[in-house]
Amino acid sequence: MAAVNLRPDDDNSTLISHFYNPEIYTQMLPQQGTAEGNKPTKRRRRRSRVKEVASTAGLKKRKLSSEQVKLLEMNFGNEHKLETERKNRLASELGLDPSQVAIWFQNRRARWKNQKLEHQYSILKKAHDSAVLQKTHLQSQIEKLKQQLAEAKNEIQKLVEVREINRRSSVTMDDVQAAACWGEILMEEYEDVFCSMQENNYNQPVEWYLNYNYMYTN
Amino acid sequence: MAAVNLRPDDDNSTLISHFYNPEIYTQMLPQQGTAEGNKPTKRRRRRSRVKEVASTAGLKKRKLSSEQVKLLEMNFGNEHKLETERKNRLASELGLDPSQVAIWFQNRRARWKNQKLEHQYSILKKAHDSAVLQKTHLQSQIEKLKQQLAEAKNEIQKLVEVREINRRSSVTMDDVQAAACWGEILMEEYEDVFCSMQENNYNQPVEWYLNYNYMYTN
DNA sequence: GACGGGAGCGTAATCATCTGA
DNA sequence: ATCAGATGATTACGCTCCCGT
Repeated sequence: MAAVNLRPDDDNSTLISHFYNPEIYTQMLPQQGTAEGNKPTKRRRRRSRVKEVASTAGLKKRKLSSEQVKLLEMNFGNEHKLETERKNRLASELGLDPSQVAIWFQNRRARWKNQKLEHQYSILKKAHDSAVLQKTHLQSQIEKLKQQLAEAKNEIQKLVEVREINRRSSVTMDDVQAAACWGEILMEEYEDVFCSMQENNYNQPVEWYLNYNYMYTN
Repeated sequence: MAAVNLRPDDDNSTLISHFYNPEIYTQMLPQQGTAEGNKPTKRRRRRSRVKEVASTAGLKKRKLSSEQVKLLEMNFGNEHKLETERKNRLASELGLDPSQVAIWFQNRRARWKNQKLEHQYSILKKAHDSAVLQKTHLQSQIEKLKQQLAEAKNEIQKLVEVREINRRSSVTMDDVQAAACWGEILMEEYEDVFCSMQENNYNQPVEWYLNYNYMYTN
């Protein structure tokens, strides 16, 4: 807001002539003092009647003082629209023609549009840059996750393979117990046989074998 | 850049009201009296007044004809800068003062800047929207990957736990083979004992046991 | 009530001036 | 002098209000 209005000249002394004098409008020839006899300027464009056009205009631009601009700017900050009431009040406060105030507001609005656009652009630009950066971050994050996932799947693959191998060629506790039982059963049976032997007094191993085989297959 | 040059007057009689952009300004909607300190229905239409306003002078603002503008526009399309040569040539061709041509070019450049900014803005806007969309896609992709990763880790956890359990309370092939060997060894030893029995003609199981224990612990 | 038109504001586009580099 | 940028002023047109016929 304030940054836009930097006026080097100010009203403090130089051109305050038009301050409370609307009549000044019809005169005021602000053209630069470069008279005709000024610099020869070498070739190019001899001085033509450039001033002629300007002079016909008669009323040219009178710059508003910084005081006036400040007040106008404050009012503009409040409300960009301008009702007749406010316009007239401002005009009398500033010593300006109401139409000038209206024009000022019109121009201010028009220029405010561009400023706004510029501002919006910078904001959007910042947001976009940020978004792009975030995108790269997300992208790398995705890469990382993908790698982790690949590793995990590899791990799973290995574990599953091992499990399959064990499941096929290995044995569970039951199997071992069965195997262990087998030993015990053997012993028990042997013991039974021995008991029988003791009771029946077998002397020939052949007979024991026969007996054992009978018991087992039964 | 013919599209840019739409002048409401002259040859172009079509409506130009489309150019109004309501987004920038809140268009003065038909509502009246909704403002805060708005006038209490103070109908501002006073008496019809004589139109003596602002007839500051006979200054007519010479507007350039569409012909002139067209030529200027063509030249501007070629080159935004204006060398003195070209300026003078154009001025004489158009029947204008060279300074007018220069001014026209200056204003045209300024206008072009804003148009360019507007264009850039729309482009940037599009790019940003796209980036935001991509971001959401990447984000959801990340979510998916994270979930997959979590599932994979969970799977690994389960597999590892099972493996640990099996490792602790289960047995490998070696164990089973050992157990199986145990049975065979038993058999072999028994057979040996029987052979011994046969050879030595043991009749008492006690003796056999003694013999067996001796063989085993040896 | 409907209709024509002026007053007055708004926007967009222009033209022009001034200032500073 | 030229240019860019800020700014004043004009022109042209759209709207709404409000009044007089």
